[in-house]
Amino acid sequence: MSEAIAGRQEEGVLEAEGPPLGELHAPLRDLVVDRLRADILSGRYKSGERLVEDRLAEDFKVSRNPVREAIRALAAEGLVAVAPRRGATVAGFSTAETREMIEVRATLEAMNARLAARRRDPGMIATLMECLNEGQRRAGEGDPAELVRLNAHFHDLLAAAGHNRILGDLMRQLRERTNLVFAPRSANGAAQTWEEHRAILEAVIAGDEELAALLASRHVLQAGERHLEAAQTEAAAGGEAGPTASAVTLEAAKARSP
Amino acid sequence: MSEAIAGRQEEGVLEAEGPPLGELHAPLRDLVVDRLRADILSGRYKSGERLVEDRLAEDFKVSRNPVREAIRALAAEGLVAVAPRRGATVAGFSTAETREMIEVRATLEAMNARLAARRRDPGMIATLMECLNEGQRRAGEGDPAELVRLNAHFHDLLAAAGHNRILGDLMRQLRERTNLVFAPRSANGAAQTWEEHRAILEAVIAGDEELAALLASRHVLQAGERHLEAAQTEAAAGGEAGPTASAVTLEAAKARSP
DNA sequence: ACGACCTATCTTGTATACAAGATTGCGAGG
DNA sequence: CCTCGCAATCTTGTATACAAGATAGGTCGT
Repeated sequence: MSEAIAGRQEEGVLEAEGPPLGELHAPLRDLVVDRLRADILSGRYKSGERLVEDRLAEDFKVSRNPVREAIRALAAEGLVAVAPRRGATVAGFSTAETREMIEVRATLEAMNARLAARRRDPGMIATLMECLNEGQRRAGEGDPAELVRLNAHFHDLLAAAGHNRILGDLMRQLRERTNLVFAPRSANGAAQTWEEHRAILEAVIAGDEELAALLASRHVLQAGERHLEAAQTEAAAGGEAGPTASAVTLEAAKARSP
Repeated sequence: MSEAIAGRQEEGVLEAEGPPLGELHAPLRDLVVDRLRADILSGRYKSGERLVEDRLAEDFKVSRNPVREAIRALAAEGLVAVAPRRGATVAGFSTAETREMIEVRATLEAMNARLAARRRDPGMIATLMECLNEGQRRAGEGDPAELVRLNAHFHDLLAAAGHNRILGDLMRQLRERTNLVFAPRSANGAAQTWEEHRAILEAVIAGDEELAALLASRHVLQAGERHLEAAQTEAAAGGEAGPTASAVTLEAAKARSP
């Protein structure tokens, strides 16, 4: 991510390269945010676990203030839930909320794929191809953390190819939240995931907006179905839960999203 | 919003009515958030204006801490921009960002209208009718603040009718951000706005998902066009700016969104 | 033994204090 | 007259302290 900045400049005034440079050394709060987010997404903290300010402050060797602000920032991202005067916990989502998130994500990913197919930015497409190859190669190995990272990277690149930063931000937020839900079973179907990525990218390259949108939408919905199915059978094995919404739940969405 | 809670209960154990009751008396931070957001959306603070923690703390007669957290919360909503060690300012959006926000909002509103039309929740529809009548009545009078409030209310109700809270939250955030951009010219075309609201609601009542989505999308895009046109002629009058993107910019989006 | 109340403890909410980065204006030197 | 540099000031970042709300465990009464 960081480019060489120091090199000699031929021009008289050295132009401000990249960010205003003061933004580089981050406040403690941001470091805590990044660390906490990573810990949550990696599953180091489980859903529902309490996040006590004092304990985190001690862990990170900082005062409570940066920790507090970090927690609030993550709450805004939807990764932690805070109850007034009762503290924060790692967010957990009901089946209904999970379904809602997936439907919205499907719609947004479809929109973005459409935009990307419309633009066909050659640079982004080249970068996406690289990521795709890397992903398909690693899909067999099965290092979960690395696969999650590559998946995130692919989706980030696709978002960049859509050239709508507002949309990209929303998609990233929703992706992190769904990843949090999926975390227990994250390595599920990596090969199929990357096959779908390939198909989406091909449609983008072909400039086929309709197809790109359709495939992107299905990509999200199918991942959601895989999760909900697994969660249901898992629940049935444990507590013999009633026939809750599952694969069927999302079918209606498929028909309309792109 | 606050219901009567004290009344005698016939049941042996008084059931927790509504929220856990401890959530009622809000922390100072939340009060500051609400106040600041209202002040920003009402135009009391203009775009780009600095938000100095000390000054706000003194204004509100609280310490800097709640103010800090409030500013960060509003930053997460996209209403203020913070630069590290340089403080916060009321957010301002470029033409490109505004266009992006409008396109995303159009997509989400379309999705929500589709969901609402699918559900046809009788209760919500009745409430929406009330709001619609009130809105059309007031559209002629032209009290800008009241119209903004009613518009927000209508969209909130429509979101509730869609029964997807994740979607509703995102729509509210985007609506507030666009309202911030539109603020200077907010009273623009109130009559047409409420005519569009009426058409959307009719499509929802008829259960016509396609039409509801189409109309909702257009509703957002047309409001965006009105704004961009006004902004452009305004800019041309002042600084004779080049022919920037405007009405044309959003046309491509119209063809595909629903 | 069971339940209600009361207290000890933990945790969050708010305030204040201090350190360090950013900005601005003035003065010295060219 | 302009520019460079320094310093005074303003503002944010972080830490610490204290107040008040929530929780849990024990004790007393029945």
